[in-house]
Amino acid sequence: MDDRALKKDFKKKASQNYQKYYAVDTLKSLGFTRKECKKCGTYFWSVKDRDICGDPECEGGYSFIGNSPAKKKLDFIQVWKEMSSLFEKKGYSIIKRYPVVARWRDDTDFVQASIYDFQPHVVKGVQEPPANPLLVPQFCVRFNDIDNVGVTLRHYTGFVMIGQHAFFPPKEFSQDRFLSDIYDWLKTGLGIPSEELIFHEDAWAGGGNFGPCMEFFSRGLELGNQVYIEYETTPSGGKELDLKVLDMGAGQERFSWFSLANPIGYETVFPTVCDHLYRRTGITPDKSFLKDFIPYSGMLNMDEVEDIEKVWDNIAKKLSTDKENLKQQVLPLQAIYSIGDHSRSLLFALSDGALPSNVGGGYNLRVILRRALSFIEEFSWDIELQKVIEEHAKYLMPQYPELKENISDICEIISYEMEKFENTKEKSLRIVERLNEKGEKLSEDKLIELYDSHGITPEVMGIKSPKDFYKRVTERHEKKESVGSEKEIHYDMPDTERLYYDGITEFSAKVLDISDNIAILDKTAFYPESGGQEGDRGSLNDCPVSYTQVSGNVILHIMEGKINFKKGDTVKGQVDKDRRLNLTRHHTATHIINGVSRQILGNHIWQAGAEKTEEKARLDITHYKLIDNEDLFKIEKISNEIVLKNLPIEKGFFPRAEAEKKYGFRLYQGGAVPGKKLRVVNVKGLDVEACGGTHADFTGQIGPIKIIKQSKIQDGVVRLEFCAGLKALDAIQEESILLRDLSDVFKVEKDKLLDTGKRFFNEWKNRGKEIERLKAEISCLKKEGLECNYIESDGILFMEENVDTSPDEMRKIAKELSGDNKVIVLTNNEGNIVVSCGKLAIESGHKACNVVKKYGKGGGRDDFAQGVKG
RNA sequence: GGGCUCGUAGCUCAGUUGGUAUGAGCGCGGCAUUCGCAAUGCCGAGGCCGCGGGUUCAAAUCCCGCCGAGUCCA
Repeated sequence: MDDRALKKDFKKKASQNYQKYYAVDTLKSLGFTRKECKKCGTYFWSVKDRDICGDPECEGGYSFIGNSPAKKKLDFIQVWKEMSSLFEKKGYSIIKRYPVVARWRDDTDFVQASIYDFQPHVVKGVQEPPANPLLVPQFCVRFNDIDNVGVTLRHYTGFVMIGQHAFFPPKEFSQDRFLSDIYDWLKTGLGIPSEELIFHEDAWAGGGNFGPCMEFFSRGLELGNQVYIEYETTPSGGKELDLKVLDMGAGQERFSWFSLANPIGYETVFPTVCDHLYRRTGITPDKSFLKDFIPYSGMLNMDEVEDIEKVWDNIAKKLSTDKENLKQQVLPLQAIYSIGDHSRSLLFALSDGALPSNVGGGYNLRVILRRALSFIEEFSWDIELQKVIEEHAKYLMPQYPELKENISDICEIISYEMEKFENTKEKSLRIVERLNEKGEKLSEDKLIELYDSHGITPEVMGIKSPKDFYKRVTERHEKKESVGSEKEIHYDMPDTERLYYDGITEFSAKVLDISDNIAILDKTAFYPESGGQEGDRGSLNDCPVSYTQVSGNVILHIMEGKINFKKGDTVKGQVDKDRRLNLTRHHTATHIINGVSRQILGNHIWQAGAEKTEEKARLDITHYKLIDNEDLFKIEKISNEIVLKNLPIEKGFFPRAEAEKKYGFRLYQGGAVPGKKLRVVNVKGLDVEACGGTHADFTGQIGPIKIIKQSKIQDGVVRLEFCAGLKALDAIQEESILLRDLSDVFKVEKDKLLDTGKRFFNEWKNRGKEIERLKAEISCLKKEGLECNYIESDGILFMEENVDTSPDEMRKIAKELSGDNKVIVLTNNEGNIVVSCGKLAIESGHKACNVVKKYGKGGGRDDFAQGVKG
């Protein structure tokens, strides 16, 4: 059963047995009674007597605009202020938002709902929540209906989902408490009279779990949904979870929109930005027009509409106006609000370290940035996107003070992206121009290729999009899913005790198991491959260990050759110290380079991947362009200064919540880290990361750091490769050797190499030209020597000569000799043939490509051919 | 993560079914014209056809790999 069917099924079951599944006592005590919707059959609770459930579908849209039942008038920021203080009084902890870039997850790029913060580990119960219960103002982004933003007047790419969350075992989990808390917010916080509230019985299912939920409505608007994740899907049905989870998410935007009842939600969400944009554009919305338009705005949902022009017509008719007039009113506003929304999402995403890109989640950011820029261009507005972003940050200060920290960084990234966009647009224009010049008709396939490969829409070409154009584009991208995830073997063994953090490289341990060539011990000092650091090598009782890996918490020693011990024996372990030392130095160097890069390049620098081998280290960082040489040298220099300062490196295990609180999400450089406790590696004053690797105790122990190369591995990710310790010296010496050998070759001192190289290159080029010139001269001379050797037949002059020279020169001689009535055949001792035929010769049947075939293999054109003797 | 397009002169690009790079425009240098400049005309310099393999008598062109740029989809 899929989630949808499961949800439907459970909704029915829950409503049949509603006393068990919903907070009935609370609802009753608040004066609510249960009813069944006449239209959709859903059971709902309300104070007033009514027979329709309050869903916009059943209610026929919403009816709070200009007349909100909420007595409190709260703007966007006030909503959070009031709500957080109310919940704090009720015993909830107020926590900071998580970054919108979901680095702790590998299944998604961005946070799309507040519960994402706690998935998967907290929800699964393997990790403590940061607080319990809690309230979080989580900024989320969703890119699935970008086209609707601005025009339907209610869609956003970014929004704040206020999450009310709790994680309790079944006995302590109280729906009644959670429901009455949110009720209190609606009633006293927003001042909505209870008669104006409706609670729906509903169900939710997803990710192998399901549970009942209560949606709450007022005046036909869904204000939020309180989900109780209580069961696990099993073949025999629902099994109660050990940890029940409260997932209530409600849009902060929606609360303020509802409270202020402004027809334009965007004005309540980012008032100062709207004002700014109205001023810059000179456009102000006609409120009375909008009030009439808004009930129909939802019809302009691009996802659901077949022929958008028809919809415009229909709405125009209903408003007793014509389509063009309607569009003239609506389209500029769509542009303004889209710019407002997109810039806000960009502010959060870029501030949290995401970068526009052509791959991955970054592409969504590029799309909204370009969409915003295109609107500005379309209307020739004098709007600076960076300024808009600053306005957002200013407005959001009380709630998110962190946003102002990275503004200058963000502006630079935006400028760089704008430049890229300009280049792309120019390129597109050139392609279009060229195609127009050619004047050939463009097939539909060509149009699709133009869009797919160059981003050129038919509209740009001045052509209307063919029917199902975008559908065909999508089809082009459909492909079968690649399968084949490696199945990890599970070892049913006790966790291996890890000795490597204590600096031990020699130890005794008991052998718990040997299977194939894998030895498992009760404890070990061998570091298993993880966190990008390669596994250790060494020996157990003099039997070589070729590698070390980890499965779950069991460390696997991969043995090479014969094993001279058995299960139950006590063995002596010896780690390859030199190898370990190099790995350790490279790992610590990686943290230093990471920290210094962030210092030099900006806060958008995050680790995007890393690998540490014995020979070198590799760190991929998020950066929007290749690092210029000056900065690269600076990074190298400051990293070495950090080494010389001999800073202490503190390592220790901390409860996750404590570590997060103290160091923030910067901890998660290496991506998702499971477990309740985190090992924190703190290079004092530079860089703090959650990391399981081996590290030096002081930075001075790792020796010099030498950056070997950088490369851009994808748009937005730069790879740095470097060495530390003696390996760095090796790298430096290698370059010295190269220079020495090079000076030997040129027979000059190192400092003259550059000039000499340039001189040699120029001379080499000049000699090439001189040779060309001489060859031409020789060809000319040879031609003169040959000129009397023609045999005449029917007015055509034939010549066949062996000129022992290169094919290249033969071509030149043939060219020199050629004439209208001449057939020239040149051969050399290697068997190459060149044939040239003049115009008259061709007319009388002597075609070069045929002539050459008489001698052997070859071909060419009528007037010129080449080949080889057969 | 996957698909597609593109890498030829300093720049923007042509380059046929594989067969001599007549390459074009802009830019650059020289000369002519002018008191000088602009404009114009003539002449000229400027190419490892992204890199590495393969197929072929022959590769800028076809095939494979790599590097780089761009774009679309998830």
